[in-house]
Amino acid sequence: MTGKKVKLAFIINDSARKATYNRRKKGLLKKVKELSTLCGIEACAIVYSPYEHQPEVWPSPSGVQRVFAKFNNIPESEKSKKMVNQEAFLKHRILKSVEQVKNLRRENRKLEITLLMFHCLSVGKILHNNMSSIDLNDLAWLIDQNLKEIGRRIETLEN
Amino acid sequence: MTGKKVKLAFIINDSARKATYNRRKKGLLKKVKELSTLCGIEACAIVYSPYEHQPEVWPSPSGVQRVFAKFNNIPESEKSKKMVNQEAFLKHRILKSVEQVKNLRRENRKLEITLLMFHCLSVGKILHNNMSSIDLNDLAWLIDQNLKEIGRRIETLEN
DNA sequence: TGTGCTATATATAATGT
DNA sequence: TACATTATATATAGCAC
Repeated sequence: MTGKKVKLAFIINDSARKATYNRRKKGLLKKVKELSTLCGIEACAIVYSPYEHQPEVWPSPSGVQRVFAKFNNIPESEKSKKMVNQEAFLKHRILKSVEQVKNLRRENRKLEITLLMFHCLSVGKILHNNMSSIDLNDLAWLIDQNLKEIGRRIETLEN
Repeated sequence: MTGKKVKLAFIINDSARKATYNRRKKGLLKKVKELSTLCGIEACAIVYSPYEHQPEVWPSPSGVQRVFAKFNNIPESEKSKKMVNQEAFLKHRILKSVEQVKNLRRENRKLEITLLMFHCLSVGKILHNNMSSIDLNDLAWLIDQNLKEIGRRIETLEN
């Protein structure tokens, strides 16, 4: 009755997982068949599961063999090239992530420091003491600048 | 505007066929991925087309090799096993990095918000207390304390 | 050629039998 | 457990740009 939006993660409940497996496997194989028919191309799908001894495939096992043979017959050079490319791609992603982590760490550090200073200033109740030598207007201006900068940062983070 | 019911037969019109191919190929690969994720099983799809030199596959070429090897009952060669392992390793690293980035972002957001609150508190205090004067010596002492604490924190963060 | 849009068609999650 | 139902979610056909 629901068709509820489902989280894209491993379904822990055994019976629910199996039900989903059966439904989706059926749908998937149908889709492969349709794509192949509509566009006149070769395609295959292999699905393994603990529920069946043999893998589910589309089209027939021999058809799968044929399609896979084609895939597997890609000259070694091209295949390895593609793999190298994929590996390079993955490594690049890692590098990017690591860079991101570094930047966020730096950012965190700065924020912590500023926060710490503010915290100590507040806790120390420094504001209750004599301030004859500081211009209140200067202080207000400084704080105003900070507020603006923080506003910008939060906007950036939220996008 | 239509989503018209389509006849399950080869699409004669070239451009329409190609458009359908692109749409459905994308959908199909997504479905394979979802089935694999949701049910924790191995699955793969290979799609050939005259539009692309390389077949479209899910998961990666080495993943396809692995699933097909199972289907074909061919023991994996040491080489391909190694490749799969390396790929899994790289993907795991990416996953970890992405997780790290997420956590740091969350951390950043919290810090920013807390910082903002402190700023506001400070402004409030300044505006509500009569602070025409402050003792500079006290201020200097407090800041000195803060700097020491900050130094300790930085050391912690950098380790 | 590809992208975005929107009405429809299709897939499917939860439930009942 | 597998199958039917049905409310929702998702996929996608045709069109506009």
